[in-house]
Amino acid sequence: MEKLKVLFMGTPEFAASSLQALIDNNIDVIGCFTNVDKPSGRGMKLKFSPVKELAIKNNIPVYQPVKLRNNQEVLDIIQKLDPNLIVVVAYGKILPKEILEYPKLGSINVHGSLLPKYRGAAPIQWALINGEKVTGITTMYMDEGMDTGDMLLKQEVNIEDSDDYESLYNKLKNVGASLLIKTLDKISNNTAIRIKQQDGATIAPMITKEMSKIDFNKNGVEIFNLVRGLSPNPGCTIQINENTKFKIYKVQYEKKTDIDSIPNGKVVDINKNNLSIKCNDGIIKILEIQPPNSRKMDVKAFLAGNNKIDINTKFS
RNA sequence: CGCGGGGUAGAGCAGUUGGCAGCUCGUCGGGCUCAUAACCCGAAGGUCGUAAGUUCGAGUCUUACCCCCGCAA
Repeated sequence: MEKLKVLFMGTPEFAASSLQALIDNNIDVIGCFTNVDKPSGRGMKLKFSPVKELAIKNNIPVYQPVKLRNNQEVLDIIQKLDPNLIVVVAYGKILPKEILEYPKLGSINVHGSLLPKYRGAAPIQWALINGEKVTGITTMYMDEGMDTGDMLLKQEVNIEDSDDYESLYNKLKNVGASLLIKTLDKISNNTAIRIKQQDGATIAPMITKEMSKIDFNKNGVEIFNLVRGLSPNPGCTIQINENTKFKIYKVQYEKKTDIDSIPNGKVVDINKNNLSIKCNDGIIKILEIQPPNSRKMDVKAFLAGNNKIDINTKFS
């Protein structure tokens, strides 16, 4: 049984959960790479990443190289730390071959999908957007491709209708952390098995802003899934005009065939506790909404003071 | 000093030229109904973000500060 000396690389909360698991399991984390501090939040103040916060709290040295490729300094750091395993979780950078191949036991990654499906940046969101019923976590050895390396362990996670990006993210980050520990056990026991990725790969590209606008010409189920996949971040939008956009965080849909004469995007029903909008094959009921310059609220609260939307409103 | 919006009853909002503090919902009490997320009558609930200034008079105008939100990442 080989004692692990882990160099951890990761940035957001998803990665911090895995790092926390390493710490809780007394695994020797000799250093942390995390993405450079970026201005964020109101006022564009520099903010530490969740991984950086956690590493500092646990006296783990933090490194934040701007670029990894052809960077001798980074190689020097890695040689000095001399890890026998690199663990990467949502780091935000592509690692060059010379880094991946440095540790004797290899470099492994925790990915938020059942590979080879949903390779890439936004597997959790796309699983929801596509209406999957099951997704999961895959741990794998990394190679130079994007999420193409040999797989180690997989664990399925069911997607409920009530799940949105936030809830599924939280489920997966916990599963990811525990599956990482199981994977490390196997690696240190030398019982890890490499599984080649089969055919059927799909890509989950980054979420862009254009995607967030709801198209009422689509079917209810598609809109429902898009809202779930993008909620609460970045959120979906509906708009009356350029200046009046509403963010939508939660909807229901209902198939209806007897209202085809109503144009898509038009309000079908509005009263003190319901707001329904026509979509291609039925209606979308808005449940959580955020008016311009206001906060997210329950649709009932919104409708109590609403003076922007009425029965004649049509969303573009 | 990155850009912008906002703070008024428990919630969501309106408040015109500076002139009695309002609306919808909720809450509480009563009524009506076979029945309700329905309807009718009534009541409670406010330091208008904080402080200073202008004014006979400030929710409203001026200044400073606090807090919240969007963009952006």
